Amino acid sequence: MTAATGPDTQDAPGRDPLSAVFAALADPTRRAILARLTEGEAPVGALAAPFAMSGAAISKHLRVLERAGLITRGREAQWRPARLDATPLREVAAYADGFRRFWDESFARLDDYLARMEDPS
Amino acid sequence: MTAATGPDTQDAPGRDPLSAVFAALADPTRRAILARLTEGEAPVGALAAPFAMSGAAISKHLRVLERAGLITRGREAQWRPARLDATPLREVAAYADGFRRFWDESFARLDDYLARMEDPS
DNA sequence: CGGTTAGATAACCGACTGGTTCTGCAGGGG
DNA sequence: CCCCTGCAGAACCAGTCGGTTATCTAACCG
Repeated sequence: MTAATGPDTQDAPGRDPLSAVFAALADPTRRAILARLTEGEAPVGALAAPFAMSGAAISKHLRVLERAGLITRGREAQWRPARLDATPLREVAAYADGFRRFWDESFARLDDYLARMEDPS
Repeated sequence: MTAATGPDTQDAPGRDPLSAVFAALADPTRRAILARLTEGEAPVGALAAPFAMSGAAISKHLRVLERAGLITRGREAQWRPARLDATPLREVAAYADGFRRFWDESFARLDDYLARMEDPS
């Protein structure tokens, strides 16, 4: 893919969407931001408060989340409230769910055993 | 930080387990390795074959996956087969599933609307 | 025993990350 | 009108990542 017919807006790290989502989730601060946004949209200041770090850092985190499609940004006077968009998480759930049959190790062994039973070649 | 009360086996990147799992999944090569391991355990060489990169790179990827608890390594003569352990993915699925009510944006708006209806304070 | 195969480890590299501070800018309030 | 608030962006820094090549050990094979 990436037929290169277009100007390729995202250059380096945004390879595929799933990777971007996983990478965005691989940070506790960003997951906490997402958790907070489940209670409703919030401006940067309100998001920065509980994290003991500069607002600029939160801005960066929000940009990562936005690039991953996990949040959308609004405009309300001089505030730019962030709003949760959990649709990418549906694909995350689907991905993880694809491994459901392997969650139980003994079940995986059983599966392997059955495969050998039916096709002993 | 890192209260240093214990010997802290993992230093830098292994902060919390969930972050380690998400970080491990945030790479298409590693996800492809996991996909391949669903067909059964495989030695490093077999895993390296389809990826056009050095075996050392695969070794590193496997170490990341192992640290995330997504694979276990065995010993069979001079081979060190990797075996899928999908139990961490159960937590990933649980995490994503926690956002199920927000997957549909309009449903989230409706939920917000209902909350305001029932508790107008 | 020596050679070959399978893989891990180390040293190194360029790129990206996560944080900082400082500057810039849009917009509301005295 | 000027300034103050709320945030974004740039420059910078240390640390990590993903990849390389080269070196090393472990185990089989003749």
